Amino acid sequence: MIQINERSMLPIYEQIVQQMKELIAKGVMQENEKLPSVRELSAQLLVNPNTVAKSFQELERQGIIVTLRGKGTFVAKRTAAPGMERERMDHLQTELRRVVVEARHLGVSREQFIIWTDEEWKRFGGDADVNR
Amino acid sequence: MIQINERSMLPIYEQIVQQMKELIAKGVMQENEKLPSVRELSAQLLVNPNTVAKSFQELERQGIIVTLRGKGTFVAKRTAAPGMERERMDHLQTELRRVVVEARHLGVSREQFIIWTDEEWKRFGGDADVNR
Amino acid sequence: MIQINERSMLPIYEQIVQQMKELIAKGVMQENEKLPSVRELSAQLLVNPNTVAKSFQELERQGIIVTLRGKGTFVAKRTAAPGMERERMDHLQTELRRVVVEARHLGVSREQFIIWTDEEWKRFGGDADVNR
Amino acid sequence: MIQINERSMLPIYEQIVQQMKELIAKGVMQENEKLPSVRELSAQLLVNPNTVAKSFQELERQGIIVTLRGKGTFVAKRTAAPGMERERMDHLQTELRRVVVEARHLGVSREQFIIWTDEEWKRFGGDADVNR
DNA sequence: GTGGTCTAGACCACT
DNA sequence: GTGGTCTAGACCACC
Repeated sequence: MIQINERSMLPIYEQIVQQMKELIAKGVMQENEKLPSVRELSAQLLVNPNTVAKSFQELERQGIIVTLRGKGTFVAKRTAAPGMERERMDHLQTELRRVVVEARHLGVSREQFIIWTDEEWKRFGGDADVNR
Repeated sequence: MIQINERSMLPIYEQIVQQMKELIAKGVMQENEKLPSVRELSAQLLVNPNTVAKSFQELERQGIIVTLRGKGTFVAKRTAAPGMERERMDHLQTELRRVVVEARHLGVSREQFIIWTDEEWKRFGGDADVNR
Repeated sequence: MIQINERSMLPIYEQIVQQMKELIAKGVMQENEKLPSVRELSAQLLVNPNTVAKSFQELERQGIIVTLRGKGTFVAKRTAAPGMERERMDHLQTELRRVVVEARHLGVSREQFIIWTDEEWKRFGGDADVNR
Repeated sequence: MIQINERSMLPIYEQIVQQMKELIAKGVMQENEKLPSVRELSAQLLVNPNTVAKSFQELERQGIIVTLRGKGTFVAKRTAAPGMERERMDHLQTELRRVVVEARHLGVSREQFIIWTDEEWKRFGGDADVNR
């Protein structure tokens, strides 16, 4: 379910983080569902186990998954790390600005941009997650 | 006019590229306007000249600026590098997706997201660039 | 300045984190001072560079140090990560409780415990850091 | 009476050890009192019996409890394992230092720290255990 | 079985 | 020169 692009400038472990978050946002992975083990996933992606492990640790740090010692790793209940949120919110806005600037440079109209945004929004399960 | 954050995870040269593009998008820098020289800018930003040079090369690669030997560097007329556009357009959509995923994970509503988008859009000069 | 105990149950990278924090708390390392490079320190401690790197990343995550790309890593200005604090404060209290419980089990008197606390407190520079 | 946090970085068996010690320090469990059996406790905590067994072994190693073959496990008379004490005393001081360092980094004042210490001290039954 | 840690050694981007 | 990433393969504690 995850595609690795070896030639991307994003580190592999970040690609895994990214796509795992997408899978969870889309609802492909549900709360409390077990993720594939580090070894499994590394074999499947043809990637070193350490690299997958690093991704999992990063996802855990972000509160997206939890690891239960000796049992495996699971999709976390969405409870939102209390303090982290503000920081990540700021980060989000900075990234949004970058994307908007890029769009302007490419001559994308505001209307087109909103359409694209909606398309992406819908890819991730309509109106889930909104209620919190 | 450019602010460098030494401890950002974005390379310094990318920060320069990014902000230069913002300045042009905002219209602070106009077509055919001359940019400061590498030496000037590096002195001003307290950054290694190599780093500034790298930014200019990247901006040129993207068709945003042009360097005229012996004369200096100038803001390019738009449509300078038609071939690049497809690539950058794809890149834009990828980044947009990432931002949307992040927003969903943080529980941002579609409405809020659109509002933010509009705010950013307005920061860069209303309806310029739309007609092409 | 750092002592590694290979036989400790604390991971090596945690020992480095721990002791680096002590050095900074004691004032041996000052704000903005440059840390030894990953390679240097790894050679000195007879430890793999990856292990030292992991320590540095953890220290950065905690806001204790900052890394400047291509320049090195430096002791951070103490500005206290905004959101993290509450979490770490709770963690601190939990650890304090554990230590107190252990002391009670060993029959240490309250007075003795306070004396030890004061000794440790003095080891780290008397009254520095208190004003914030 | 014992709470297990599956996702703590402390091993589950250590959590049991820790909390059992707290119960004894608080006087909830008295000298010579019988502990629940491994099977009982494991069923109650929804934890693997092996894990509970490991906790009991550790508590016995520390001289906190004793197992009498065929009879069960009991809270030991204090001073059961005199040789262990030096080791645990050193460990205690190391941990105390860690906590103090952490407190300094978080900008906690000496006074506040003492107050917290007293609070924890009082949680565990005033002045018991002092006389020995 | 699980994830966590460590080593050895390589390559890369950034300054 | 710096730190960041990745691979290969090993060992360990925990469940």
